[in-house]
Amino acid sequence: VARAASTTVTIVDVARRAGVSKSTASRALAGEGRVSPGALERVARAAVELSFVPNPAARALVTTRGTRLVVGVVSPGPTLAVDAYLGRVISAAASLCEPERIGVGLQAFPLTGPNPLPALMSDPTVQGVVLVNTTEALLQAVQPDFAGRVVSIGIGSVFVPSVDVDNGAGSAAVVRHLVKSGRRRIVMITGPHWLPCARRSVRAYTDVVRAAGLTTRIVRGDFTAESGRIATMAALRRWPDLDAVVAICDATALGAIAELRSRSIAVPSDVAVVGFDDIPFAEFAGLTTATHPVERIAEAATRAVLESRPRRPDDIVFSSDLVLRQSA
Amino acid sequence: VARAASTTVTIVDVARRAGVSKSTASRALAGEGRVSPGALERVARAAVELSFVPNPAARALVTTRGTRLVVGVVSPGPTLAVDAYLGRVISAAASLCEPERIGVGLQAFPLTGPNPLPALMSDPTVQGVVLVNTTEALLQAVQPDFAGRVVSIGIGSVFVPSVDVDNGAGSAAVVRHLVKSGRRRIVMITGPHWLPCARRSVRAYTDVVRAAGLTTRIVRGDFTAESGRIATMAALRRWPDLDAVVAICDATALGAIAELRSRSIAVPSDVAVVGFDDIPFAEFAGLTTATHPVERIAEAATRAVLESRPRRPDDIVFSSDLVLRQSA
DNA sequence: CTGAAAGCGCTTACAG
DNA sequence: CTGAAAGCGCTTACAG
Repeated sequence: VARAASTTVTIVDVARRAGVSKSTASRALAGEGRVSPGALERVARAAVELSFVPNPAARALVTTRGTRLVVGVVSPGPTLAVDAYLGRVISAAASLCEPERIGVGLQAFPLTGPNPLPALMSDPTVQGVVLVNTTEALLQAVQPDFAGRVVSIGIGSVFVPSVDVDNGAGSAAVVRHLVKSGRRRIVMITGPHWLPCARRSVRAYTDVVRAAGLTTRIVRGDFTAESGRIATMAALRRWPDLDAVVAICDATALGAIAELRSRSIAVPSDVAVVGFDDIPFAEFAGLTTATHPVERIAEAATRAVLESRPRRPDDIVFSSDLVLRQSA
Repeated sequence: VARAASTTVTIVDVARRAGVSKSTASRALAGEGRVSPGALERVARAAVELSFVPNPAARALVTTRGTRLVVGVVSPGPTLAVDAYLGRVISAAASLCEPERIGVGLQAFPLTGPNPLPALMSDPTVQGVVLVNTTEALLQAVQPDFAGRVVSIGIGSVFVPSVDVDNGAGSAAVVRHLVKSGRRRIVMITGPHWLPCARRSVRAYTDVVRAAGLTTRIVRGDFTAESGRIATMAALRRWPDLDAVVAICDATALGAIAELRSRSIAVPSDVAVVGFDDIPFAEFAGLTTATHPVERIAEAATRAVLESRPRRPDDIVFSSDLVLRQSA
C-alpha cells in the first residue's frame, strides 16, 4: 500500500512522545477511562506540543462521531432556497468546524415527502445535524437516541435543544418603540405561515398593540423585499391612514420603504418603518430594527453538535436588542 | 468493539450482491484496473440498486482523497470577512458535496504570514482546496503535485486552474452602455488594490472610456456600500459635472445611488449608475448591472476538486451579461 | 481477471 | 492502570 508520506501527526506520534501505548494515549485524550495522572499529563502535553488533532476519518470508522456536520434547511419545495441568512449560518459553522477537521454539508429538508433525518443519523460519516427553520412535524422524526446529535436553530422539542434569538422580545421592543413615539395605526407584514419562529413575532406584535389599546392590522409576506413592497401596497389600500409598518425582517422592511418612497410617502415622518434582524445593509439603509446575532447562534448550535453530549443540552436564547436609526 | 448497527450500505454489500469479492467490487467501481465486463456490469448494477456511496472516511485512510473540501478565503487581515458572496460560494459547495458525503470547511488565508496551503494539502482529511480571491503571491505556494486538488475562483496559475466570471467583458458591456447612451464624464469606483480580479474591471473601464475619446476618472472603494457613498462624495467634489458612475460591484453602486439621492441628484437622469454582480437585491433596487453566476462558478470549482484529475483542468470562464434596469 | 491480505488512524473490549 | 489485538470500510500491491 503506497501513499504519499503524510506529514500529519497521528496518535502514535503522541503516544511515542508520551512514552505510552496508543491505547493509553487514546484513553487519556478522551479524558475518560482509567489513566494514571502521570500518563494523562504526559499525553496531554505531547498532544499540545505536536498540535495533534485526531483524524475524524479514522474515528468515524469506529465511533458514532462523523466527519461531517450537516445543516438541514427546511424548505417549502424540494429545492433549497439559499438566502443571505443561510449563507451566514453555514459560513459560521464551516469556520468553527475547520480546526477540528470536520466539514459541513447542506441539505434541503422538504416540508412534504420523506424526512431525510433518519438516514442522516444512521450515516456513520455524519457527526450531527443542525436544523434550520424547522417545523413541529419534522421534529417528530427525532428519536430519543439522536439526542445530542441534533440541534435546532428555531423551535426545539423534548429531544432537540433549540438555539435561537428572542424573536418575541425583539419584535416587542421594536413595536413598543413605535407606540411610544406616538404611532397608532401600526401594520405588521408577516412571514410564511408554516414558519413557527415567524409566529412568535406576530404574537409579540399582537400583544403590544392590544396592550396599547390599538387594533392589529396584519398582511402576509414571505421574507423578501419584493413581498414587503407588495404587502405595503395592499396595506395602504386597506388602511390608507396607516402610520407605521413593522416588517418580519429587514429585507421586507426595505421593500416597504421603497414602496412608500415611490409614492412620496415620507419615512419616518408620514410612516415609520421597522424591521428585524439588523442585517449588514440595515445600517447603511438607516433602518430601525432589532438585532439577530446569526453567527453567534450558528456557532452555539454547531458547538453543541460537535460536542454531542449524551444528554439533551439546555435551550439557548440570544437577546434581541432595539437598534434605533432613521426609519422610525 | 460495539457500535450501533449501521444501516448504511458498504462495499461488501455491493460485492455480495454482485457475487464478487470486495477487491473486484472496488476495482469495478473505480472504473480502472482489470475487471471482466460481466463483473463490471453486475457491480455497477448492484451499486445503483443499493444506492451505494463509498464512505469517504474509510477511503481517506487509504488514498489521497479526503472527507472535506476546504474553501480558502484570502483576507487582508487574519480574521475572515464573511460577506454575501462568500456565503453563496460555500452554500453552493456544501450542497454539491453533500450527496458524496463530503463536507466543506472554511479557512482564512491571510495576505501576510504563513501560507496555510501546504499543511492543508498534506492533511489526509482534505480532498482539496477552492481558493477565493487569491493573489499571485499565494498561488506561488502551489506545488506541481497539488495539481488537480487546488482550484481558484479568480486568477489561476500554471498549476492552478481558474474558474471565474468574465469580469472584463461584463464591465466593458456596462461601460459601453453608458457611452452609447450619451454619458461623457464617467467615474469608476474600484475595489481594493490587492485584488487581481478588480484590476480586470478597471482595465475594461479604461479601455472603453479611452476608445470613446473620454478621460478616465478613478476613485478607490472597497466593495462595500459605504465605500460607494464615500467615493461618490469624493468624486462629486473632484468632478462636479460627472454624469455616470460605474461601480466595481452592486453593493458599491447602491451606496453611490444613496449618496446621489441624498443630494437630490436624480438617478439616472442627472447621473447614471451601473454596478456589477447582479446580486439578488439589484433587481429590487432597479440597478443596471452585469451578471455574475456565483453559484455556477462555485459548482464548477467544487466539481473540479471533487474529481481531482491528475492533470490540470482547463480554465473555465462564465460570461457576464448586461442587465438593463432603471439606474442607467 | 480475481481474491486474500495488509494497512490507513483511530477506539474499545479484553486480559493482564 | 496498561498494552496487545481486533475491527471500522475502504484501496492496492501481491499472488494466483
